[in-house]
Amino acid sequence: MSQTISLLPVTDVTACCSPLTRETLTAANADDLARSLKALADPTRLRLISIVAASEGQEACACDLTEPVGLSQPTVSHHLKVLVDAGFLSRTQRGTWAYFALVPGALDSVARLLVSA
Amino acid sequence: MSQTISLLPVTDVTACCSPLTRETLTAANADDLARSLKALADPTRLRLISIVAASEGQEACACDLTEPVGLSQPTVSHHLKVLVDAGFLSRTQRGTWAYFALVPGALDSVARLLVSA
DNA sequence: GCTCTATATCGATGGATGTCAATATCCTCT
DNA sequence: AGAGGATATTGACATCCATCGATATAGAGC
Repeated sequence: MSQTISLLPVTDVTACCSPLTRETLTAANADDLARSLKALADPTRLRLISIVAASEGQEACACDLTEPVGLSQPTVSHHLKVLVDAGFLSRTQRGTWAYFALVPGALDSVARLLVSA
Repeated sequence: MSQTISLLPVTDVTACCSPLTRETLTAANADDLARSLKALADPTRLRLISIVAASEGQEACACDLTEPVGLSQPTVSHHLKVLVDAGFLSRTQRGTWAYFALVPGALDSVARLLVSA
């Protein structure tokens, strides 16, 4: 299951195929990997991940993420959603606040696809 | 030198900073890394890298790259230029033909920035 | 229930990007 | 020099995307 759905947790993408440099990527695999990389390929989203990663328990409240990146609240909310949809962050609601945490291994698994060894 | 120029070989980007999850990225570092990832975040470019990597000596002629990806010659030429400018591929002219090769360590160094360990 | 605060969604907008056809450039060979 | 083939560049176009202000939703506490 879960092969041609367009919404693609990173863990599924990375389970699919050998590293980029080992054998030729199929069009479908290239599409999936590109989608994961696209989610990362934005300076604001990289900073958000970086801030979350540096926080206690690799988890941060959305309320603490808007100010450091210097963008509007809707924009930050949008970026967080992109990262959650891509499988890099998880979202937990606690009371009024939303907490975002690193999904363990998500970054590593996409990194593993890029590496040659 | 070479800190605020906008054209950014990957090797410079990756020399700059510790992994994404170790400490908070500055806006400038996030920008550089995002630019490298953007160059990778396209299915056609991933396939081109993959094909080059699977070729003899990790090098391929442009003439052999147009057909497999199924796009027009100008489009493929454009994608190759993006990858060369980003530092993932190198270009060598031999006679009428242009050969593209993997830049050793380029993919690895960007992967290393994503990984936590 | 009402208010206040936190977060998400909507709609619009400007800028970036992938693609192609047409054309230019460059190299080789006769 | 001229012709032919390989690659790059140009210009146009459609689509995607980051961003914002305005608004909706949802939870907490009175």
